[in-house]
Amino acid sequence: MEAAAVRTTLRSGEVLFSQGDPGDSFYVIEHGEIEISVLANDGRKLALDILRDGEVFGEIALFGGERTATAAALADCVLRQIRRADVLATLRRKPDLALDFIEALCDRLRSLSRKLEERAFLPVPVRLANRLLYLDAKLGAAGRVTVSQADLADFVGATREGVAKVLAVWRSRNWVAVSRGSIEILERAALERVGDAYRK
Amino acid sequence: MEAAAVRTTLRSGEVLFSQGDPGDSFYVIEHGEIEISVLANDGRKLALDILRDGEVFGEIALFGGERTATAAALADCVLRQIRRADVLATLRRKPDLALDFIEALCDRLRSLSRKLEERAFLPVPVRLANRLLYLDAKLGAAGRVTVSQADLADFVGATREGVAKVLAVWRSRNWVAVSRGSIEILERAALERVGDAYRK
DNA sequence: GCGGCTCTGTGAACGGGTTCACAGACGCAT
DNA sequence: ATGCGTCTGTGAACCCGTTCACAGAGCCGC
Repeated sequence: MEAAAVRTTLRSGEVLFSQGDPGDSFYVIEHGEIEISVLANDGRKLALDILRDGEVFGEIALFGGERTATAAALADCVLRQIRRADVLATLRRKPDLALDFIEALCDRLRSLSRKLEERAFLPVPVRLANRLLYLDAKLGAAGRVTVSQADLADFVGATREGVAKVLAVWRSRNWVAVSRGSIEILERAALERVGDAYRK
Repeated sequence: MEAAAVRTTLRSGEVLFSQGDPGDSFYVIEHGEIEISVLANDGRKLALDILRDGEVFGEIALFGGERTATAAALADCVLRQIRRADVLATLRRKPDLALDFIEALCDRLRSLSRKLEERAFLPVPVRLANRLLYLDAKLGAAGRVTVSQADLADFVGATREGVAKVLAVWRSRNWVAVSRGSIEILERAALERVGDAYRK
């Protein structure tokens, strides 16, 4: 689709761009895993999403602005980078593509809006339940979410200890099984109930 | 620009659309004042923005989705409503317009992202300082922000009492003057310092 | 000018969640 | 097997902000 794409690679742990950078291109993940997050200046982190093969990111800064988030590789990655000028030219030529692009932006808006809402209104256990289910569906390893509690905490917007305590309760009810580096969902329905608790 | 716009009016207090509604059009404010907010099912409210003459809203739901927020009139309004089909047709015909549209969406994304970040990392006084300065600049009545403390609290994401207590401190330092229904900014620099406190 | 409204001010109690401080537990490298 | 680093578990202290409960204060209509 885009012949102008440049292939770039990234080692696990490397930061592709940081919040505040100028940024004039967006990326398609050919293979790998990228974490999108925002950082407080004291080092706290809020993870927004984890993206995998086939997903795109970095579009927000395309139209004259700074990067609003930080993108880092969770695993070795092969990316295709597409520069602003190429994107603009293509969108101008292909209105249908522009509409797709708009739709993608609207999806982003929706998910961000939902995150803000959850953050504003829902307590930690509810957010944790939602995020666990989301990660399970997305990283799809059938009921097993492979992520450390520390990373999970960043994703939920809480502390590692706080997450551990909620998981301790759930474990005691046999809703989840916890092991080093991963969490297994045993009672999906129970977590869904918790996640829905506040959503009427 | 858009001959397909339909003029509609709205009385102060009326709700134009609610979060979750299907929604297939967006709006331009010809005259009036609209508040965009998200609601928790227990009635709590987080106000996202207050829009005035010339501003547009409601674009997110244009591409097959529910409204992500609620729009209510803070004053009598005259709006122009533009339906999905007309928007799509126009964007398809005028690529440059599509690019403008994309840019507008990116701006929204930026401001939402900033809100999430503030909410996640910054304490109430900092958010209050930022919001006061924002409202002052936007509703531009030269140093006087005309809004009740209850509404301000919704906007900051805090309680009425919490806001009152912070204002009490600022008043004692002569940074602001508080009166029924409005707040006057006396020491803008001091508030800017508070607002920047955590932004490095 | 007198009820009745809404808006503001403030203190006390409470609580969700964090911070702090360790104590295991697991896994990899040598 | 021995260590060492990272991940997990948990209790205690603490704190920001909310909730609760009132007490003024400004404003409007009658």
